[in-house]
Amino acid sequence: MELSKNYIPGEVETKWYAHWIKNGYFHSTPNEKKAYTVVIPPPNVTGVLHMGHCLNNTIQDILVRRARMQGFNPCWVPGTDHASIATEAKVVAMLRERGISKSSLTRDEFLAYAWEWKEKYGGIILQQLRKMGCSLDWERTSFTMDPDYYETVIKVFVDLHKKGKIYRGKRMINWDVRAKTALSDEEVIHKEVNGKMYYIRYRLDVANEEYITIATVRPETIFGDTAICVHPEDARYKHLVGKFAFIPMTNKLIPIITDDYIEMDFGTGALKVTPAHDMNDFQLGQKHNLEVVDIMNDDGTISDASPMYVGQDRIDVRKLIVPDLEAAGNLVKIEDYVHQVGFSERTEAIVEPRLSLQWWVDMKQLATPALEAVMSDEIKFHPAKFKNVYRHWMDNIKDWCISRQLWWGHRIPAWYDAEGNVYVETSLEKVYETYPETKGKNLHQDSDCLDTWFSSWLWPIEVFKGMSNPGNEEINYYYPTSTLVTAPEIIFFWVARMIMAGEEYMGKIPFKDVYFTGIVRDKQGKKMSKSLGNSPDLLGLIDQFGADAVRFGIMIASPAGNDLLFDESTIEQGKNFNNKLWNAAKLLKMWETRIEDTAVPEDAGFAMDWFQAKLSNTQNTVDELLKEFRLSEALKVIYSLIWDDYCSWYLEWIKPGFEQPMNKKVYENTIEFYDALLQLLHPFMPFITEEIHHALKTQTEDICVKLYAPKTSVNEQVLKAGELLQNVISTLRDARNKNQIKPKDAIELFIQTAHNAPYQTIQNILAKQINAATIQFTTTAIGSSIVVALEKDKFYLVADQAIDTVSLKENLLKDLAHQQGFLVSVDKKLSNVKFVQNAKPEVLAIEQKKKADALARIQTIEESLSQL
RNA sequence: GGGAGCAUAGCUCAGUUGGUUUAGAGCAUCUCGUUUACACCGAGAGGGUCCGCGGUUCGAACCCGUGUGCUCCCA
Repeated sequence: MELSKNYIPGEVETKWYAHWIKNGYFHSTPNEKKAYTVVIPPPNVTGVLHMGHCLNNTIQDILVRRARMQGFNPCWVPGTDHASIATEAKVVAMLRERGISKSSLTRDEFLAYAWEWKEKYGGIILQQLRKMGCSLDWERTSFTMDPDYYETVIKVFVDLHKKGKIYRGKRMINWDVRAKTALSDEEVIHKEVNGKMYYIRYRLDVANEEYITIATVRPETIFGDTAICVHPEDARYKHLVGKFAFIPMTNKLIPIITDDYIEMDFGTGALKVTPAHDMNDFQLGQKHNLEVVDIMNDDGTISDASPMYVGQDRIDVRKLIVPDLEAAGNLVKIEDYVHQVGFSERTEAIVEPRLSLQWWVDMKQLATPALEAVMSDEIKFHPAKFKNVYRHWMDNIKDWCISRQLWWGHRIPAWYDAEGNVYVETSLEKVYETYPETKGKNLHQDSDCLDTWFSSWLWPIEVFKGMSNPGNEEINYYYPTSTLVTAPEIIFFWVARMIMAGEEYMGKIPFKDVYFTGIVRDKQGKKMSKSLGNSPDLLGLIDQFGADAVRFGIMIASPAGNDLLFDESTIEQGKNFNNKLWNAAKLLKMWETRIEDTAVPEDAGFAMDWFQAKLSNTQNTVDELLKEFRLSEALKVIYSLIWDDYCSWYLEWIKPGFEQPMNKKVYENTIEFYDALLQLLHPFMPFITEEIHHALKTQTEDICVKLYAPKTSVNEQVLKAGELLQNVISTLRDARNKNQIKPKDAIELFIQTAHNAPYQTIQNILAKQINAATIQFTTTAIGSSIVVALEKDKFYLVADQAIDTVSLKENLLKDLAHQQGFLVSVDKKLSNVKFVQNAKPEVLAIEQKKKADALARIQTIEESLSQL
């Protein structure tokens, strides 16, 4: 079979993916082999593939494919997350476009639209993962709202409620005014914003006209003020404590109180306390029994609890109130002020602190074993620096607000009677059964649903039905999973909570290793995101360069534990690598046509021994690197082994002369070497490796399921000899170059050395690589030649052209200066008495050898110089 | 405000307990070369105050202190 001129990825990729699926290579069932389990971080059901997914899933595929080739039984479970708030926002937007408002629909009508949307757009991303070559077990595709999964989430809610770990409480929460729902702390993004600090004076309720000035960034909330607070030690205000002040533009009086929470040198040292609209003020209010005046509606407009601006948005009111305050004589000054503002992760609305009745998970007890599992390295984090981050969060853990005022999700299994009593059970029937007092009563279910993460924290368990069918064969076999690959930004949202759920419901950790990928950034270092529009079109890139090239590009640029600065040029490098692989295969196929079964030439024997050693050595290195999850380094090592060692050195060394026959034994070995290289590369670039594997010869198995050969020992001596040969070739090529000898012009080479033998074995290779017509050994200097010194040996190149003695001398002098400088530094050490006394013996020996080598080299160079 | 991390060639990064030839790789740059696998290529070269300062040590890119700059997390 002859290979096409260029490698064309498109068809090849489609062909092999279909072939792998047809053969069921990615489907796993429990067997006698050891399991290697990975659960995909379920992408949002509405999601499309972006660079983050690409990086994340390429890494998982590399781990899974390698495990498969190492003889594990790998199982990589795909699936999607219902993503309640993100999906609901999209469905609402879609309905709005059709002229339908959510409020005009019943819950069931809305959910019908949502499911319709899910069926239409959900799972696009799963198709895209196939294009990337991901070896997922598609028969196990899961969804966080599958019937069994749904039931499990409800069961867990009821169970935690029974254990007293879920409760209902009125607390300050983060309110998304656009989605009209509560958010967890983790869903709020704090950003620095250029704002203003407004200085507003409140007139005191005293006989003479006196004022107290406060500083605030939120003047629109003054009608919710219920106190002014100063520091008890603040001399400026001591005389005012206990008196009252009027809220500007009203005749409402609020007290002046003290608390040492106040920072005297911040603003004016006087704080307006608005318990309904600020987290800290709320706590202050509780402490001092202050009234709570909520002046905001759930959509962010001012409520009728306010005397003015009712029905207008709070952001607009901030602009309106300033001139009004000024007109009333209450505005003192305005300063520019940079401060942090919270935004909703999903809707980007400015988040309002709001007092609200919500459902909470008590996290304290759940956190204890989950923290211990990571600190003791039962679960290993890669890179380990995330252990610190994790501990810090766990030590300061707060209760988790899990109710969301949304319809798309798992509906909270709580029912209320007319008196407001709450009954938690898995269904209405169960409520009547468990709570006999409810008999005959009319109950209505809580209309809220649960935070998305309240279902995803069960993912590694429930994808194997570990909760809905406890103790089944699969959960016993696949759980705990092996490695979790995820983004560091969801360490609290997801990773921490999965560990908690694992400990709580399985009594076991959910995974043994967690690999945190970097964040994908663009060339300028900006995080890639849809909103910035700096995310490249991934499918376009795959079409243009092929999936293998994209996988290569993203992996080579992704050092372990660091962010990835994405640049299309690395994908181009991947494409070039494809081309290289293809051309090496073409060369082998060409040799196949002129095989001759004769004795193996000595130099080819050497080349094969050397490459075998190099291959074994690198296989060990790759093994070590992958054990430490240093994927990008492993890929670099493989890349260099193929491009430099195999193609540039080895293939050139065994290459027969023009139209000469190819030795059969050498050919067969060379094919086997190439196949081993492809196997090593396969997890990173699955498609082209499978294609070439089959192109090399008729194969009995696919590379994707071919097991790695057992490790072999490395012949260090041959490795060194090869290195020497490479050194000699490079040095002599450099000498040719510097003396402007044309590549076509052959030279005569004379070698002056104490040991002829090592050079004799390789002289044919040497002659070929430096274009030497003859190679001879000499014991004396050769006149009118180019002299090159390497180690203790000297090389004389005799060429037809005049020798540029000036530049030759220059080079030798440069080398001499370097060696002498080096000698000085070594001498300095060796003549230091303290060094000789304190250094370890082996260090001393090394320094002595350095000195001897340097002296020998200096002598060689000086001899060469004297001959010029 | 609290915490974590980073700073090595133009760029992206290695550099394992301090000593392994006065710091390595890939990409980019420059020179030469169209020799039948590959110009999506080959051969070669240049390029570094290891962020600044101070300290520990016989010896520091590496350890300690400090300053500067950047990034992330939490409030």
